[in-house]
Amino acid sequence: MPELPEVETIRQDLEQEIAGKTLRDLEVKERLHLLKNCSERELKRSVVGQRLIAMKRRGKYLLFCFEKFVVVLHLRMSGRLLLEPAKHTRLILEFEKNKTIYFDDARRFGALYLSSQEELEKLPALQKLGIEPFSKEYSLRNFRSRLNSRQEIKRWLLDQSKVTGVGNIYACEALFEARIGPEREASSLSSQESKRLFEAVLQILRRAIEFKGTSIESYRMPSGELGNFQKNFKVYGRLKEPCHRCHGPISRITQGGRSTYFCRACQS
DNA sequence: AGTATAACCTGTCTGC
DNA sequence: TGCAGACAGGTTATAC
Repeated sequence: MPELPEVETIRQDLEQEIAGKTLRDLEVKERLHLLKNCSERELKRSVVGQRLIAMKRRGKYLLFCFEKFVVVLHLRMSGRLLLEPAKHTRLILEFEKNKTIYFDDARRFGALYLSSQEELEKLPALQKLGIEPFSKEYSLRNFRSRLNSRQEIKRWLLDQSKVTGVGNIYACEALFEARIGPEREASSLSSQESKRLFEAVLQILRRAIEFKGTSIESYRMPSGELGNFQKNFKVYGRLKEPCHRCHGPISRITQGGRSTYFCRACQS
């Protein structure tokens, strides 16, 4: 469910809540699916009693940076971090001063990795990630160099090893903004088109963060507040509704098993 | 090596 | 009301 703007919003929210606080205890309720590279014992031994230095983010991964160790969490499709327990609580982080964070994840796709501070860069999950939007790596030059691919451009945008953080919603919205058809081969983009897409991705992500992400169904901030970017959708979920540019109907196709929404008239 | 497909799970909605 | 089928903000083993 969450893409970069949602994860970034959660990061900001959690930073306010727990940065600087010491972890008193933790409880894992879904070891089998959730813990990818450590046992519950290892996890507890590493971070219980430690102070949370900072909340960071890499792509769609949340990084709980403790003094010596980092807890790397991916929310996948249905993961949420809440200040109250919910129906599918899989992990409980109990900080001092009664600040408790509940990881709720109906579909159990969520993934947690434990890493030492020094070895964080070597974590395979993070190593595979491509250019980070808003970082200095995100340059037109780097963006273009990775477009050398025969993938359809929509699938290319979803490929986290190219650019990281874009998911199904923002891929559709960015392609509309850049007026590029989703089925175009990535390597076929002209220099004008690649520049438009490069800028559209940043613009869409930036605006979505300003609106605190998109709440269609289950996503919410830890505080329980909803995101508001869904009010700005130009194409996503708008099958047969009128295009904001040309008033023609929005189309839907399937690419790699995911729905793509776009305007046939405006995007080519 | 790069790319497409199936699989991982549960919940919700639509149509018969 | 019940039930089958489609679909959902994502990634990853597996198979070409």
